[in-house]
Amino acid sequence: MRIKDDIKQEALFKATVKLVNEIGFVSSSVSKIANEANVSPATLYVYYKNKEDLLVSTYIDIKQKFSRAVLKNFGNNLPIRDILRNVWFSMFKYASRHPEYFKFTEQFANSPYNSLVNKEEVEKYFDPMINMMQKGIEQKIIKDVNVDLLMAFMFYPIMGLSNARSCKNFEINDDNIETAFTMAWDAIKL
Amino acid sequence: MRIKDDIKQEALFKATVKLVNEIGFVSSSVSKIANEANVSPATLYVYYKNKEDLLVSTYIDIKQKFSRAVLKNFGNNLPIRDILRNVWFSMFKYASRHPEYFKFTEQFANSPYNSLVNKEEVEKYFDPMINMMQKGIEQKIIKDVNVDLLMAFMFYPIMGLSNARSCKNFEINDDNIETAFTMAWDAIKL
Amino acid sequence: MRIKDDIKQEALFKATVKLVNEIGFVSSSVSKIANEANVSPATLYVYYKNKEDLLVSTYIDIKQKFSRAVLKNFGNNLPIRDILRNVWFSMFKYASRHPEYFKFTEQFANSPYNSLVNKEEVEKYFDPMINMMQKGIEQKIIKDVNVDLLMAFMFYPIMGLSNARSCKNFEINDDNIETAFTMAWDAIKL
Amino acid sequence: MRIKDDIKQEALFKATVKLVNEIGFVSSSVSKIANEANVSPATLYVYYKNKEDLLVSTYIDIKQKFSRAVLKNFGNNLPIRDILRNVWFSMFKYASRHPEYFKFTEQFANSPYNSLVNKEEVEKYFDPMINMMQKGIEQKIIKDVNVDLLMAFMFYPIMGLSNARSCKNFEINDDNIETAFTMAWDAIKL
DNA sequence: GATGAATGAGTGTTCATTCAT
DNA sequence: CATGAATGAACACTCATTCAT
Repeated sequence: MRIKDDIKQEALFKATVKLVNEIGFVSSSVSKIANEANVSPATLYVYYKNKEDLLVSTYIDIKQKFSRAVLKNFGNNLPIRDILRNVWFSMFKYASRHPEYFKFTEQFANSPYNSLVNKEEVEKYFDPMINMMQKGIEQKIIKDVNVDLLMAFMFYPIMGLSNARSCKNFEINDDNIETAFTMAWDAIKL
Repeated sequence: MRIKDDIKQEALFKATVKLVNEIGFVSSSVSKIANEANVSPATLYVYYKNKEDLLVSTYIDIKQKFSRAVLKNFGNNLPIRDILRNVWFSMFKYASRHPEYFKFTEQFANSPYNSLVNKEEVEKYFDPMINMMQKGIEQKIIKDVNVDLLMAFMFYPIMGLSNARSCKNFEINDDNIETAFTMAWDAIKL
Repeated sequence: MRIKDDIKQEALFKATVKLVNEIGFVSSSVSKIANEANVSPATLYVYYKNKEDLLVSTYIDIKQKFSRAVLKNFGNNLPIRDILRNVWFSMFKYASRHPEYFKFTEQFANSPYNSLVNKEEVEKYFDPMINMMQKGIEQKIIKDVNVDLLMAFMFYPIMGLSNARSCKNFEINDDNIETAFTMAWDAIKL
Repeated sequence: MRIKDDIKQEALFKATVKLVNEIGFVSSSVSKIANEANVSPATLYVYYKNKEDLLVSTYIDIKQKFSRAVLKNFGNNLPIRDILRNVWFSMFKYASRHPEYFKFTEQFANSPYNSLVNKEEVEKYFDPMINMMQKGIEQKIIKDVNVDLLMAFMFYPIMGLSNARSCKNFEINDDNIETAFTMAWDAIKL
């Protein structure tokens, strides 16, 4: 028998991300995706149970890649501000290196498919961040407010700024990221 | 000749928002929307050139309603911080009173339809905000950074916090909004 | 607006029966049926909810036509044997005039679709028959056995004999039908 | 060279019958059948030329099993009526012991596949029955009518009565079979 | 012999849009 | 203006079968 071909699965992943970026969620049909991956539509169903599975799997894949990249130099002993700064930089770097992942993620998160992913599984990747925030609160370094609030000021601005569509005048370079982080830190620090 | 029926147009607007909220962009077909509005699919084409026109118009409509609500008590002579605070509150209030508009907006903005709207037309509603920011910079009240940056810290956190999906533990009430605004202000103030 | 066209529905009915006869239930796809009826597959869905609805409706239609034809000269005052004989003749005549209805019916009844029809609705057409049988039992003309048994000997032989496939040597003419009825009557009479 | 595996063939036979019974002819795909038999779809093609071959072979298999069971105590010297009675009982017993064979047979016989089986080969199993009928005619015990007619009254009622679907009130037990046979005999006896 | 991967051709169904009234 | 009927094109998905191992 033939061996299941990782190349094909990878091609499908890439084709999915690419097409969703280019023509959007709505128009990204199974056959277009398969075509883009140089694979028969029927073959797609060897690797994924159905379209939903394809999209959800792709989303989770991206989230994993992202959290792995962002949190890799995390557990060290620097002061909280420096750790957050590192994370912030990693995120920006990753976002500007893989804007296509970001765009896919945004479309996915704003679609009904989003309700199909096991939130806890995805969110647990970010648990270290939350723990760090809590530690900061205890140490009276960070404002003692709802953690969701802290996260909102730490992450949502990044999403906005990384989105070329909505931020045309903001160039992503080290100086600007530094400035942006200062603002984020001002928002959450005590 | 009968006159185009505003009631029908309004029904179509509401049906579009409702359906996109309930079943998502992908599944919201013209005939379902027409059905929901108790109107024939053919009638929809009396009021809108095509599906794209329907969605784009609905989006612009929402953006207008929003900016009108937010900016209505804007041009007064309060200190900058108070004005921004008012705007911030208006936004939150509007967002929590019309979550369906927010959800529609998010789905739309993350779809290829978004590229079809005349950005300048939409953004001009927010020109007063930008002017205010610039005034704040001149007065050395607000950080002298790229305006996009200021806007990112003023608006994106709201989107995150208003989104019940991503912020389950953050209850929207006056105290919490006040706290959140303080953070936003800390981020941008000099 | 255009008027719904009874001719199209009739064409679909005929096309369904014809195709099921010619290529069988399994191969009779929606598009082939629509094609045969000179109608777009999409149009079929104007008249029927889905394939299941098409087949079930066609089946019920045939059953109705059949029972109407068979029972039309039923409620008269002839002796039971004569009434049954009339019915028997009507059935044979109908079956040989519309073999395509018979074949469709058989394929349908032996398919999983069969479980979707409301049996009671279909069977009520044959209630007069059952009542007659019961009257015959009371009058000591017909054997006092389970009605299902009586029906089995009254109807199943007809199905076999009407089926050109299984009965190649039995010519359907008045003499032969008479003979056959005599046998059926011998089976059930006391 | 390995030897074709009778166990696998048997498993495929059983899976075919089971699936056709459970989900019907239309939905019984090759891969589902292979799956049910715990065998790869490709393996199925080692044992059968194609799907048609699988179904036709299964049908012929069943017919053989059936005729073997029914005719096994046939060639003895009892009176015709007793022999027929034995056959009749055997049939009922077999039918109620193997309803899945019956259901498969009915679906198959009412499908276009049926035209693919060599009728003479199948029918020859029932030649002894036909010979017996002819002997009965010569001996003036059985009505001198077309043999197809005699067979229709001998067999079709059994099919109806064995079909749980169409005969809900007829319980299959020795007394009832006896009664039924009496009716069949009344139908054909002189 | 045995198999999972692979696929072109087809499935039933819905789509955005136009037509005829 | 208003509409249900009509449809070609596309949809997600499954099929029977073959391929490569």
